[in-house]
Amino acid sequence: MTFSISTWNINSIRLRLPIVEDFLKRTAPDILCLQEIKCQNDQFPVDELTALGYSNIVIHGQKGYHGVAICSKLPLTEDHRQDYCGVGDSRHISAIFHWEGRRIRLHNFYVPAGGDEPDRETNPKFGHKLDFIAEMRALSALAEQCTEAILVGDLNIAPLEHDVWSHKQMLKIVSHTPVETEGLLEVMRQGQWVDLMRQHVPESEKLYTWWSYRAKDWAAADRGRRLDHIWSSPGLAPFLASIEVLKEARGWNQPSDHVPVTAYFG
DNA sequence: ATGGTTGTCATACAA
Repeated sequence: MTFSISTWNINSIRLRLPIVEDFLKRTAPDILCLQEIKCQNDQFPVDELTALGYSNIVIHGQKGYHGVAICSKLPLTEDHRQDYCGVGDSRHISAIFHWEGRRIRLHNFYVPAGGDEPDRETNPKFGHKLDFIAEMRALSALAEQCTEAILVGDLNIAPLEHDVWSHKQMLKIVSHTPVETEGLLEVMRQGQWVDLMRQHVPESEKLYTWWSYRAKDWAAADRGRRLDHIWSSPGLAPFLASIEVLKEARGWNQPSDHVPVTAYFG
């Protein structure tokens, strides 16, 4: 049986519930991971998503900012929330699901954006981001016995040269500075994570999941970045059938600045 | 070098 999982930074689930419903009707992933839901747990539209078949929902929300959730057609168990950097932000949630007799731990992350200035001395938000990814190094894809793992989310870092529209012009821009890109690659190496998007799309090809709201014409300029990611444990990687980045979602009515990314396994 | 946009919550702040 095939299985699919989507990740999408939705930038307010309450404002964008209509496009989430459209996406779920159209793509119908087995699991949807959301970031920046920007609501408290009791404000999440559980009934509307349940009506579309996503009756297994785990939420880690907070008032106004951040917040992550997993919405699934498959049962979710053993959900867990980790407070990275101990600052009380809702930026991580994980749960167990099963596919083809496999037990799979799914992690959904929203890594801090890091502010504008790539210097931890003058910009504490950049320091927080670096500390957050340093703490992520301890997360192994092989952490649990007899358990595969998938890690998705808005990691707010575009690690490779062709994950940004201009490598050279982005080297001092937060999301593509060497300390961030090397930090994220170190998280992958230490945890033995496989970058499934780049397993499917060669590193030599441009690949973006985010386009700024500030561009006059995002499509014409096409100055995107690959900030959203889907990783897996080595044992799941051979089952990846394809990856879809739904670029057209950036042009939908009242869009998020991120588009959904879906991995199909089979 | 600068400003450009969006969302939340109520006036800045985070992105």
